[in-house]
Amino acid sequence: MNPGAQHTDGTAEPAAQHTDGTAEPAAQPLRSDAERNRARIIAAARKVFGRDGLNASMASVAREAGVGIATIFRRFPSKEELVAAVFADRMDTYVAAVAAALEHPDPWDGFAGFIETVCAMQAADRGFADILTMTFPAAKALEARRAEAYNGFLALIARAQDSGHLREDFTSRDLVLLLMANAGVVNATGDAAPDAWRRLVALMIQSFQAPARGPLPDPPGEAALYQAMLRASQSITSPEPGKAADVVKHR
Amino acid sequence: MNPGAQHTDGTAEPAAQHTDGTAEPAAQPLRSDAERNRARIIAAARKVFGRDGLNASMASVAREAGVGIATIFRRFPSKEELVAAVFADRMDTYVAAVAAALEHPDPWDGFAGFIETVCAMQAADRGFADILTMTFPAAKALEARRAEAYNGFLALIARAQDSGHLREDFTSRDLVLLLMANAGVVNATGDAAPDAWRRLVALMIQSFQAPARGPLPDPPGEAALYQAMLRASQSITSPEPGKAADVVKHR
DNA sequence: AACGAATCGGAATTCCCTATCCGTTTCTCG
DNA sequence: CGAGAAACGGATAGGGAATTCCGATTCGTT
Repeated sequence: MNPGAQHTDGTAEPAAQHTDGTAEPAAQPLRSDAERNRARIIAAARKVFGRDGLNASMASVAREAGVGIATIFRRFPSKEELVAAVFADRMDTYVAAVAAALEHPDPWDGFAGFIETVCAMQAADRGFADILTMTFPAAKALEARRAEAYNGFLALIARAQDSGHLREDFTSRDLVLLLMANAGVVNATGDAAPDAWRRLVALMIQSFQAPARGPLPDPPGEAALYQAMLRASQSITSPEPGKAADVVKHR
Repeated sequence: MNPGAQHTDGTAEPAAQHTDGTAEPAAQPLRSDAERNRARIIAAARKVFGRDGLNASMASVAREAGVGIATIFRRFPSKEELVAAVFADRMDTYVAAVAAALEHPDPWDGFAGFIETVCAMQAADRGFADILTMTFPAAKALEARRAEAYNGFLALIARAQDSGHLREDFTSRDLVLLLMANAGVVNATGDAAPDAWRRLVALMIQSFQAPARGPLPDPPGEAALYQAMLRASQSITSPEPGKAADVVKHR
């Protein structure tokens, strides 16, 4: 029978190439055809997840890539691993966006521009919208990047608040809230109203502007939000028993 | 075999009892046990959908009601019909909320209070949150009520704008946007951060306040939003092929 | 060219969901 | 009480999704 040497690599195949030092084992190089298929799969998944969200089936990714389903699972042990591999570079872009925003000469414009950029990324890529509102225990690589972006965002907030343009009671958790809200709009409107999110985001940014027009209820705690995102991720892999399914009910 | 006299009634069984004049055929009264089960099913569905959202399975509703799955389908031809029957009264509450808001002595407080009330309803009932952001071609009863509420809301907007407290560029479509956004937050946070939505809503209301802090992108068209809501509803009944599934991915 | 390991990919397998079937049980009316 | 219609509910279609199996291919090295 089979020497059982399947499902070995996972995400990192070629030499690790993250901007940071998070290098991975970098197993032996793949056979040429395998490497080619791996690239095709990632490209197909990027397209399919971007269009349909993370609930797109592995079968549809395989179809798009022109490979068999088993080929995907041979390279990526689970859907979650594939998702992690696919969105690694989007997370890089995300991190880069924070850095760029910090460079912006105007603290407020940098802040507001960043928020618009991220929400635009959500609108352009449903999969990314899902990613930002959930957390898988597995994809540590994505989490690391998310944390990196989060820290940068904290600096962005501080700078904007110091300049007096961002309301004092704004907290980083408000970004999470906005991302969840925007994901809701993006998922609900979809192609029917591709720009609807812009209005929501514009409204939110105006309300972030100082001076505050009034007090706000307390923001949710970091821990609670993390838990919420973790919970959400459960539905990517399994169609939850009896309960509601899917991650975000796209279309 | 069976005289094939199954699946007959649907939603309206006992005499129609809507506050308006929307009476329905009102078929012959059900047998006592059937009537009892019908009530149990509605109650169970209200509980289950409220807790898990519309993606909750019919099986879980049957379990909660203590009846067989077939019993549910005998009374309600499809899941959609059950949903319509269950949320009929929530829609009544919704309509009543608009009316109450119009009664409020202060135009702005009435407006803001209504928005908070509706969002609170979404937070308290995941099923209702789903309902407000989708539309089934079938459930005409729900649609009629929604339209009724919508008209009332238009008056509420006009009144608030006339009073000078609501920004001039606010449109009824902004409510839809907010409902979608709030649904996103409610679904994403769930029990982990049950009050997170309050902060989002407070921020949004502040940005609705006049004077506008700046111009906004155009709102999506009515038609586009309707299409989006229609599309969303598809996923309640069928686990969409290849695409994303579920309506809102609760869990 | 030749051979073995690495890859393929289509066919299961397992699970969940909506909806239907059909033999059995329960009402209700005479 | 005794049909017989109405209602029950467990079992079963029919379909989708993730993941695994395994016989058939292909690559790379000798």
